[in-house]
Amino acid sequence: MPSSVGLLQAVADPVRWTVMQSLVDGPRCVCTIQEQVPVAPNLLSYHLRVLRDAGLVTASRRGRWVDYALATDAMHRLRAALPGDVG
Amino acid sequence: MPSSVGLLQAVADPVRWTVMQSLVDGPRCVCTIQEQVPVAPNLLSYHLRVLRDAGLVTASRRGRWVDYALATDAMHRLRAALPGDVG
DNA sequence: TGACTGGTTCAAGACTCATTGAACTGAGCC
DNA sequence: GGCTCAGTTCAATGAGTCTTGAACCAGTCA
Repeated sequence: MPSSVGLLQAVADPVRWTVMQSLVDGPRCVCTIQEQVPVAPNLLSYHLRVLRDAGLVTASRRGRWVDYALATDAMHRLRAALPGDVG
Repeated sequence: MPSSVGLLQAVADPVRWTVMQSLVDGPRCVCTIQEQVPVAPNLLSYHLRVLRDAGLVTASRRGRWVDYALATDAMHRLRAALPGDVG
């Protein structure tokens, strides 16, 4: 359970911000995310791990593929992490 | 006019997050901010400049002192900078 | 089994950015 | 003018983080 600043740091990166943006519409396979975020596979995996460690996304294997989805309350927690918001 | 990611990067730092938090209650002199953010004066000045460059705060000299205040719409722009929020 | 695809992990290099210390500006006061 | 106070700017260091390349795991299919 990262701090408010930790949460914001996780999303304050071009790659990770775009990943989050594409997950807003629903869960996506890594290969689908990669179409919208043109970076090396291992680099994308690194950034996904940062988001996972922050508790903002969750991963689940589906056969050969891995689906990522926004964690429940991810958006609410992000909004609450901004300065000026209570709690 | 920084991008969404740029805005979030500006606030995704412990010092700058605390500064923003203390400015929510109203404008403050640098010396007052320093009481809540115990860092070296020049370091605080550096972080204030980052916030200024991001357009999140504004500075105005009052005699020997400098007052900082949240920019108008700073909070709204921050919320809009989160992924998942429209434009 | 072997080969292939989809993702991850690891170690190392490149780079950004926070931090430090010293020098500087601007305003008020003697 | 000279001094002090409040902040800023500058150059240089150091720590952290992004990126890269290679090696590795899991699952499918022949």
